[in-house]
Parts: sequence; structure tokens; C-alpha cells
Amino acid sequence: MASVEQDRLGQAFEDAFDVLRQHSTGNLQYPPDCKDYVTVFNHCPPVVGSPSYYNLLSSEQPVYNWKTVFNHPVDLRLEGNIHPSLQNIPENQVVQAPVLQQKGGKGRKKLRLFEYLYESLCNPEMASCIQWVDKTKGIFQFLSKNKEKLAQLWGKRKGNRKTMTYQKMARALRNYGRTGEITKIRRKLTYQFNEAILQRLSPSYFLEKDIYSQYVQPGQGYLSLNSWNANCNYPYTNHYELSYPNC
DNA sequence: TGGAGGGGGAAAGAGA
DNA sequence: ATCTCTTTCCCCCTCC
Repeated sequence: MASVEQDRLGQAFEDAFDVLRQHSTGNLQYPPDCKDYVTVFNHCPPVVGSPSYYNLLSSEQPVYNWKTVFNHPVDLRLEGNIHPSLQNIPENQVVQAPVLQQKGGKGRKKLRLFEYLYESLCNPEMASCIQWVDKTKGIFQFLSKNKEKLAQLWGKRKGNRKTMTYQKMARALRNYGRTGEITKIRRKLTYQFNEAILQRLSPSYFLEKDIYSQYVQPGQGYLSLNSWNANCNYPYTNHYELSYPNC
């Protein structure tokens, strides 16, 4: 697809997310025209791939309630803590995430460190631990004060026996240097995502309207993850655990 | 000089 | 059993 077209679609996607962001902070009333936004979400693999979104949005009943869309401990958790803005949501609206299967029936792919970091960068609650320096270039920086906290959360997320430290996490990051997925740049606590990785992790990368419209039949509100993957040869099927698409 | 941060070898752990 | 991706330990270096 031409870059101009990508830009245009990327902008459309950003606009959709802006609306979502606006509605995610207040009374999550579903705007009249928002079915399309759900459709957009539903075709964004990092979103659809998230266990809860997959569960919520691929059901037979399309979701028309923002409270339901946003209310999920997996998507909005901060390592076991529900996002403060969501703590008052009744328990009965919480939908348990299914155990997703990859194509071929294998188990769920492990969350990788760079995915976790990207997820954290997308989570405003983690801004005290990690922040973008230059988002377009994929440059990010750990905050000295809370870098250990981020590392600890990573360790917990992985279920490590011992406490993860920044030093150990940084060692893992240095290993990414060999594969080029993340490189260290000459600045304190600062790293950079490889461009390809950045593209893979970016929601707009997946929003290819041509492909989208090609496979959405009239009257079909959404595609299932499987059909999306099958039709589009989706290159990033395994990233089920990304939970913060709105960045 | 000391502390923080960074680099990397090596081996072990865990999951697919 | 093998491979990949960390995780863990340890030592050394650089910079402020």
C-alpha cells in the first residue's frame, strides 16, 4: 500500500482512538455512531489479539456499551490493579478472558519483554516508570526513580521466582541488541525500538482499509481473529497480551 | 572516589 | 531432545 494511503488510514485510526479516549474517561456512554469504532477496534490485531477484546468483540452480540468494552482487568490492569477510573464498575460486568489458542492449536505465546515495554509505554499509569523520548523513532527512556518498579512488575508478570531488577531487565534488553529488536542509544536509560518492531507493534500498521474492506461483507460488523489472520496473512498473530492499544 | 549505569560472558530456567 | 528467549550471576568499564 502506498505510504500516502497508509498515512490517511493511520490518521483515520488515530481519530477513532481519540474518540475512544474521550469516552474512556467519563460515563462510558456509547456514542450513536460508534459502532464503526468498535469495528475499527475489532480489526486492529493488537486489540483483537488481546484476550479480553477477543472475547468481547468477537462474540455473536456486538458490543454497544463502552463500559463493557473498557471494563476488563486484563486490559486495564496495572499488574493486578484495576485502573482507578474503572474500579467502581460492577463485578458482573467483568468478562473473563478465554485462553486463546494460536493457529495450529498450540498454546499461548509468551509475552516478550519488548512487547511488555511497548505496552507500558502505551499505559499512562506507567508514565512514571517509562516514557517516550521520540515516539516516531521508537526511542524511549526509563525513569531512574521508578525503573526498578517497572522491572519488578515485569518479573511478576512473567511469574519469575526471584525479583526482577532493572539490571537484569537491562541485560535482557542488551540481548535484543544482537537481534536488533531494541538497541541502546548513547543516553542514560534510553533505548530504541527497531523500526520493524515498532511497525509491528503499532496499531495503525494493521489498519489497512483496502484489506479491511475487502474482507468485510455487507452486514458483517466484524471479522473473527481467525478469519482475519487467514485472510490477511497476519504477521503478528502471537501478540495476544498487548493490552494498551491506545497510544 | 563512589555510585549509577552500561556491557557482556556464561550458565540455568522455562516454555514451545 | 532441541531451540528460543529470557533470567540470573558476576565482573569489569565508563561517566558524572
